[in-house]
Amino acid sequence: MALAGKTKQDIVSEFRSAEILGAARKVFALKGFSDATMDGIAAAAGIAKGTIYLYFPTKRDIYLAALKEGLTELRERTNRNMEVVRGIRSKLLGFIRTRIEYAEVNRDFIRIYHSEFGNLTKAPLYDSQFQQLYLQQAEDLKAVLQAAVENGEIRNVQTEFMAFMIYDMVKGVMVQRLLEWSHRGMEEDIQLVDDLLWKGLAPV
Amino acid sequence: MALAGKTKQDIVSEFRSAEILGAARKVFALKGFSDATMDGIAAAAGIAKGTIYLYFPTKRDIYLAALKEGLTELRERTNRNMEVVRGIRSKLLGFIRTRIEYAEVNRDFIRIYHSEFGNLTKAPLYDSQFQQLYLQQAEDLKAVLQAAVENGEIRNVQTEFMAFMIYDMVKGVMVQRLLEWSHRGMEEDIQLVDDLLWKGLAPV
Amino acid sequence: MALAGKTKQDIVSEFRSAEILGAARKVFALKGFSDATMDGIAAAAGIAKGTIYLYFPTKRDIYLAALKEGLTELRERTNRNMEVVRGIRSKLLGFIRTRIEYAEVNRDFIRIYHSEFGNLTKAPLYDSQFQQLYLQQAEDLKAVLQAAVENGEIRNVQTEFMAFMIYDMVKGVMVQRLLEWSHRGMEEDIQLVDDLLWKGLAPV
Amino acid sequence: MALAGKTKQDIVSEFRSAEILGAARKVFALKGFSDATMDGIAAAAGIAKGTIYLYFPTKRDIYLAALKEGLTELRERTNRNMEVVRGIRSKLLGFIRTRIEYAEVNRDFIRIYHSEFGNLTKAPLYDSQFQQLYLQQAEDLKAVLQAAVENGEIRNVQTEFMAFMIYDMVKGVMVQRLLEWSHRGMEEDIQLVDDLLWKGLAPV
DNA sequence: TATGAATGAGGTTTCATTCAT
DNA sequence: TATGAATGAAACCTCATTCAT
Repeated sequence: MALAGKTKQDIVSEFRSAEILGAARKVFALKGFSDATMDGIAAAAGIAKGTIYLYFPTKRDIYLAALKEGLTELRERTNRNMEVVRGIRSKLLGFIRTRIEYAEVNRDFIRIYHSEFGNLTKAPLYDSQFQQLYLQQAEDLKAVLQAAVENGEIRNVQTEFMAFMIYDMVKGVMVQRLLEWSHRGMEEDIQLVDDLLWKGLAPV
Repeated sequence: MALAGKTKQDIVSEFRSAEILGAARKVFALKGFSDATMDGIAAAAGIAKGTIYLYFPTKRDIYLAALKEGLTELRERTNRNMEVVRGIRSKLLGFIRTRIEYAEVNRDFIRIYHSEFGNLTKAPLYDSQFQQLYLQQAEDLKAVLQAAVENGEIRNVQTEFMAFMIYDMVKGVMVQRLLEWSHRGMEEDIQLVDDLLWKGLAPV
Repeated sequence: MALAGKTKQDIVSEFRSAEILGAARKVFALKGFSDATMDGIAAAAGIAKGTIYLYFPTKRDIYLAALKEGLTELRERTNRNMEVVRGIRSKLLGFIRTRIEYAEVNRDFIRIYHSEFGNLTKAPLYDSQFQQLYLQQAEDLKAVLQAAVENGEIRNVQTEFMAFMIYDMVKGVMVQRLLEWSHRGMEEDIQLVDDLLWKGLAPV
Repeated sequence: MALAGKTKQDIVSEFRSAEILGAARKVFALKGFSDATMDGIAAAAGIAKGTIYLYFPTKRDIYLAALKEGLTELRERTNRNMEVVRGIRSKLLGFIRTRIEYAEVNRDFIRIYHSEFGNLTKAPLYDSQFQQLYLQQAEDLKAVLQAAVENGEIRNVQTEFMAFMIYDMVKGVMVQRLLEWSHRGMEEDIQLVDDLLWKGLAPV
């Protein structure tokens, strides 16, 4: 359907957009939003600076587009991988693994993503729309936990709080790995999160 | 006469520095490093722009000074509060509570702190000195955990990994509260972290 | 098509460079390096300030470019005019005339040139590259004198010293004329230098 | 007389002025007018910046005072040494030697002096008063030459022009020596000027 | 559609001068 | 008289955005 409606123009246009977004991701990941320049993005994309403005009205829009694109993909992939398995433990493992694996491959996006959402400045680049995207991920996880509480798979925890904690732990691992602070394999890191989550610290 | 060897000049000078740092903290928290302007900081401090340069050589230096000051205080306070109690559970509770309480009062600093250390851009403002300060906090916590493993207070976990996870969970709570996403009381949030940490998700 | 391998772009670009250099020369001649402003140069060139930076990276570079351009032209012209005539007296007259005539027409450049090379401050704007350009002019003249000594056209003088003296005398005339301190015609000034040079002060 | 009229205040005040002027001379010689800072001068003088303003109203005034002081001394000394000898050749030798010797000892002043009077910028720091001081030196010399023409000691030259040329040649030697471009002794340089002046280049 | 030269607002930093002590 | 902290007017330079080609 959607495909049929696309003219050749549209396809070329989408290709350009993607090209720019890819270049922008690299540059933003390297320099951060403020220190990235349109010249730098144009150079990375191999096009002229003016051309960028045919596809994105402002620098901020490129940034947001890059952010939203990755964010949407990550969220969809995460949810899909939670849906295809049964049992809360498997679902949570899906959550953890999907995200850590994604970060391994999409390092540029992850840098931007975590910089942006770690940005607690009162004037964030993302408007409330992006706060929503962020919160939704916790919401999705909360729903899964809520169901598990209801059928007794896990003890009766504050699911909203727990969703954030799991989200933050996984994020922490993603960052550690990105900065190459983790000397462990990816699989081991995944297991360690799962382990802490189910057993806590208590002995025996 | 002059207390602790400080002349009146020194005292005035320190006062000014603190004044500027306070104003800078507000502005950086509101705008982030790049969007903060020296004009803005001067206005917030109620002094002329040139005056700032009598106390700090560059904008970056103000930023780093503000960061380091808070960071040092937070770390010292955290460690002190872990040291004065016995037993790993009390120590971890000390860690959690100290930081969450600190964040409640020092909101401007916490905004800067988490923005800066969430900044995964390849060109961070802080040099490796600041990476160290960051890692040290996890190191401190790891040492406490290591001791607890050795005397059987907790099960034999990967202490380094665990230190990061606890650090990240607490950080997550700090951020939630800062953004007013948490509808719970501070004490409840503290208990929830402690609870997750010791019991995990498993039922019974 | 494109003459001498130059694209239309190149030509426009060179035109702009020349335009800026011309304006800069005026402003530097009027104000000196330090008191000249980029705003002033831009205004004189009839372009926006930012445009200048597309052609020259710093204010200093404009200055050096203006200096080097004129210097190179003056040196080449001087040497050419010494080469095309025979006999040391004609050659020296060529040296004198070329430079005094050049100064008559290129007043802005001469102001900059003599200010710069009269600048004995320990931190000159020109690096050793420019000391070289300066010394080369004396060297060129010295070589001509040396040849004349060797074939007996002039008495056996210290040619290096003499080169500097001639250079300085001519420079003195250029400056006098620039400041309109000379009430004589150009040709008369030229002859007076030639006269002093060959006869000295001695009577008879 | 003058002495008797001076209070102790006056003496202290003059002492301070001289101190500042000495420091200023060093700094101006090193950095040039624009790059010299009041802070730098104060530091070199070992006093507080504000104190300078008790003795000189502006930076420019310090510069002019330093210039005028040296200039006056140089002129007086030059004229005195021309007056105490008989015969134009001795007088000219006196002119040459006095100035070259002075330059040897007062390097800082000479740097400033020649930078300033080499400065052909339309907005010189010195007002016409300083143009006068400059021209007077040539006038003094011209008068001496004029007398020599009249009594037949030298041939009938354009004395005004000649005065400038001698002035410029000596200046050239001063500069060469200051920049350590001359590998000759001072006495030899003096003789070379005298030699050129009297014999010119002509052989025999 | 694509280009890249041109723009000019805005940012950081310097420094002569002032002024309260 | 002496101080040096405070001031604020400029200055240089950057870069997102526009626009003529």
